[in-house]
Amino acid sequence: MAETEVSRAAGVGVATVSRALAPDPHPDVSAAKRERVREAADLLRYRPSGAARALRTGAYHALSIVLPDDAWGWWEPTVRSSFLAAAEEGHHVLVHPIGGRTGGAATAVDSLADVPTDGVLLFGSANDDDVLRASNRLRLPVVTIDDVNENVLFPTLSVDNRAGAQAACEHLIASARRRIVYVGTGSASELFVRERFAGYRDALTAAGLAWDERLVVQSPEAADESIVTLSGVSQLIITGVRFDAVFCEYDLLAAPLLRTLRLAGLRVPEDVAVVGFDDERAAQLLDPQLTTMRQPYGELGHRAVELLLDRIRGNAPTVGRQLIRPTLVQRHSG
Amino acid sequence: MAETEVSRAAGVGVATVSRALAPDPHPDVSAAKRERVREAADLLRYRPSGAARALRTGAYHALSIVLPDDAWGWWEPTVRSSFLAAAEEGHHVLVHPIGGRTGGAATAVDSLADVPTDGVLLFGSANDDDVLRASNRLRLPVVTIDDVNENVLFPTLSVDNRAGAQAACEHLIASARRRIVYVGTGSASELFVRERFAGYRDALTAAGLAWDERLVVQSPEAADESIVTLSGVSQLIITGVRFDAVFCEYDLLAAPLLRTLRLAGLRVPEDVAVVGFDDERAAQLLDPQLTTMRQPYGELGHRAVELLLDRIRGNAPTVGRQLIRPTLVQRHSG
DNA sequence: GTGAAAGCGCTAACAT
DNA sequence: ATGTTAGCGCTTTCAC
Repeated sequence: MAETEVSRAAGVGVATVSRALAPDPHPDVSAAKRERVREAADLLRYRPSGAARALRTGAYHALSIVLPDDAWGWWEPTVRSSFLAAAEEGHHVLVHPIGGRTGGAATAVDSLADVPTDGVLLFGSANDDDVLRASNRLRLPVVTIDDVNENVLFPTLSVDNRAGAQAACEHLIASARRRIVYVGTGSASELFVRERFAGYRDALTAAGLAWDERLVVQSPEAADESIVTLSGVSQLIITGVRFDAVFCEYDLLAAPLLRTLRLAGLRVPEDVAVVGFDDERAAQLLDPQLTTMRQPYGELGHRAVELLLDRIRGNAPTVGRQLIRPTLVQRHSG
Repeated sequence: MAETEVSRAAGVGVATVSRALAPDPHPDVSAAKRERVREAADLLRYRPSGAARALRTGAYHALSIVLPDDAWGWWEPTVRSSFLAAAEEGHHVLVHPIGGRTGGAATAVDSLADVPTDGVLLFGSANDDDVLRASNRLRLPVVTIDDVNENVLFPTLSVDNRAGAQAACEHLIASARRRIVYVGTGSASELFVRERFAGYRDALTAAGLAWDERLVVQSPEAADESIVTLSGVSQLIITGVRFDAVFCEYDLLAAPLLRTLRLAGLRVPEDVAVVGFDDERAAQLLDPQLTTMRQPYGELGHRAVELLLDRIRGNAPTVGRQLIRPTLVQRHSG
């Protein structure tokens, strides 16, 4: 059902149909005619051609989200809020998993050449030269959400991991904990890891607590989610190093950590308070339910879309990082 | 950079450019010319217009996925495998969260009127008259993934919940468990709930185990994920009803269940074996890691896309349900 | 306030 | 094997 047929049925010109049915309806159409057109369109079950529209106007009103392969881990809700934000602005959203392509994100962006899209929201890869090249080649603006890479080549949104970690530890300190263990994977190549560790130190320093190297437990093996316990923590307990709290680099570490503490007969939070970071869905399934820093998922998605639309509208690309603070969610572990 | 300019730069006609650069390149182009065209296109950073292409061919080569609103969906991996399957078939994927629209899925489908898409993959709502109407109105084929509604109006994919539940319980029986508790939410309006319960009974019957009504524990309050323990199970223990295994209607129930058992001093799996259903990501974060029936996420997504493409290509719409069997994943809870 | 007509960039039919 | 041309369905001047 093309516009022509609606115009014929309504007894008006095609231009009037177009004006009456435009996304933001044209003011120069009399209410009467608009009504006539709408009726005819309904009757004919007219469906405007997005293709013709896009061809004519040069804008797809569509955004692309490029996801790494493990993507809908913690940021699923961020993707969701992007959808909502985009919809509010009248844009569709296409989702493209990188999907094991050799070349990673850059290849994925490259393959957007024949995708009807106006811009790209990329998770991670904020420092990827090849993505920048692809972006320039296709004249496709890119915005990233990334807290892994230090140097960024695009407008980038990140969680304020340092402030978040500090807040988490300060919460522990406020409930009279003095010997706080830091549990991490030791993968210092990732920015968020360094930042969270820095936040931990910030909190201890600010509170004037003594620094004890032994309280820093790095468990590279915990990168495997299916791990059962954290040997580093068992070690600590066996060696008799005293501690009354643990800050987990991220929520998923809390699962093996809690098993380890339980095995050792330590009660949470009575003997040891535990705080995580992320507020993944899993956080409240753990036993006890995990107190944690919640990622600002919703805000991340919303602001990313706004940033991207800004760029699409031709505004200056402010390359650089914008930080958003996470918030404490208190549950039962500390 | 339109095709014309590439044709000019390469010194060939537009048709040749079109043929050389088509998604599935036309055979009738000499290798030499194709190379010339490609080079010119690269140089000019030519990007084909998806709009013009779609306008001309009448196909968007795009599918839409309509998602319910729950923040953390169990279907996440299914959506991912749909992306991959669609990409393999040269289709883009648009994602549309229902997003609190009044009217739910039907309104969401309705609003696809001006979305450049060829078909819809809908999670849930397989029995929704209004969706059917919208689908007809827009002449947009719909395929659903749904195991909540009994009557389906579209080609529908479902997990074989009954066979799955039976397999789960048979696994328990095979390890010499004889008194198996069924823990559910009692929301019998949902098909998968009835089916899983039926599968439980099937298994008991097949094994010739006595039926004990007291072993069926319905905990409506567990619909709230943040619940800590299951009072129905505590009750059972207090009352002195003996049992040596629990089948959970779905994985998330295992979190409060395991807390309840632990509180009562029961060891898992020594005293009580526990098996869940879904194999959500959370399953292996529980303590002990949960043995469960894994939803066939990948197959669900792949087959749904194939089904949809089939319909788009004009093949007969086989309204009705297709079942896919889940598989047992043995971990440490039973 | 409304209509007539041009043209967005591509592909397919036809001609060579 | 390649060039020429018409036209997909819309929006946007430009008339009136």
